[in-house]
Amino acid sequence: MKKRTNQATTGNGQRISARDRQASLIVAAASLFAAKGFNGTTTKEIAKAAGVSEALVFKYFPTKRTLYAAILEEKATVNELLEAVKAAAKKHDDQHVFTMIASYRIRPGVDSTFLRLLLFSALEGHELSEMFFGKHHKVFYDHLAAYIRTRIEDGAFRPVDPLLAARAFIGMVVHHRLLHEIFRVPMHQSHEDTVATYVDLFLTGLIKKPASHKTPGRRAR
Amino acid sequence: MKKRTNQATTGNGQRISARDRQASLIVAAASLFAAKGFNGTTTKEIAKAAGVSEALVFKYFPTKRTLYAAILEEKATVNELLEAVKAAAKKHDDQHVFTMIASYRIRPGVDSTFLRLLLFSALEGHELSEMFFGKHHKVFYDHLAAYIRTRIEDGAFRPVDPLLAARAFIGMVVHHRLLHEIFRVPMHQSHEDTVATYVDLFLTGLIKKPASHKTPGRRAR
DNA sequence: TTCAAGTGAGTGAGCACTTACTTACTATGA
DNA sequence: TCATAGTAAGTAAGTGCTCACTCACTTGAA
Repeated sequence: MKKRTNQATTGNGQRISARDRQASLIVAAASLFAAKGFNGTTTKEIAKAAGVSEALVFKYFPTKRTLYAAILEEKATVNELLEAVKAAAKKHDDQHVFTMIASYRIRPGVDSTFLRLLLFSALEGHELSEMFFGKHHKVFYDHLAAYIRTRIEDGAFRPVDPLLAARAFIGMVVHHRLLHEIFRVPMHQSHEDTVATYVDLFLTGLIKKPASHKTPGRRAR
Repeated sequence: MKKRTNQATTGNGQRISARDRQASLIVAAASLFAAKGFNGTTTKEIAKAAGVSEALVFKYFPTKRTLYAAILEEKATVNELLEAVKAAAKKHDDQHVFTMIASYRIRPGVDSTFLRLLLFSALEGHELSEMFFGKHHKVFYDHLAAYIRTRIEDGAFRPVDPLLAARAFIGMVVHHRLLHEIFRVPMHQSHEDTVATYVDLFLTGLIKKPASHKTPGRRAR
């Protein structure tokens, strides 16, 4: 008496193209992997979140790892910011360059899954983790370091290791996101104030310069 | 004919006190949890690493989570640095205070498992994660912020949000450890040089102050 | 009629955890 | 000085369940 009913029973299990189905699986799986990590996520959950049977997941991705790899590959593309930074860098507008990078990096929630995936993949030691991180490293760290280098050559910045300086600045803002999004530390300042403070601190330092005209480069101690 | 041989067969499975066994289980499990996360580690592995049977693990810790919680609880004690920082803070030696914190935070490998446990527990959303992070937050961030506040009141530092400034500095050095230990980014500078650069950048800023006596507080536009 | 899209019902392996047992140490009374 | 009972430390061999993954099948559109 019982008849196989197939997807007719499940309202959302429409027949769609392989390409679209693959994309929807990636979307559903990405947020689960970001929330609970690779080991903490089951293929059953993924299938349920995507509104399909578990068997279909394996039709498109032969293993769970393949699906995970596809997500990392897809998420590892950041171009939006690059052009904007380049444009600002041409004008040698330090405040603007650093503020832009900090804003992009601090703004919470925008792609919270991204940060979590990045950390999870590195911690869990996934093989594609290096590629995943490497692409972002290139965009953010290397370009900022290049900018700092030219400004040092201009004589506008002090002669420091450009890559280390870039890491220091990105460290401030990445760490801020980490505190907020991963460790759930409540933040009392507005997003704009935080960015402004970090940029200001990084560019001009913490030590108060004497208001008078003597020994402008003095250090504490 | 076959006789139950018990731990006499396994050379390392000596009979030791409950207290010591509990401690050795915590040590063995901590490095496994740090390496592969809670979900990635099996109780069988833990037992093997500790040189005991799987059943014994459950004699001391009723569940896998209990064992994990015991590890977080035990690792959440950091006092060594606190007194040293307080002493240096009394002398108002800025370089020294910041260098000490940076050295402690950057030095790689010393307690690499700790950083990984901290991240894993936060990412995987373990309930004790907040307590775990909270204790360190108090030691590092709050004390550094308090120091910065007094130095601002002294007139030595510029008037910035002390907690935000503390986060900015710790962000630099934590991020550096993250890059090195989690993302395996090769570092070309020595540990001392890196610390010195970060402290210098944070205290005096990136922008070159004019060597002459005019407009000492100038900023790049 | 063909074929890709889709599924229910498995399957063996591995998981956290339990049970029923053995062994070694130690305190005590004769 | 011992036999021995009590007990804590320890284990082999499960148990039921969930996991990633498979198989045999159905459905709907061109």
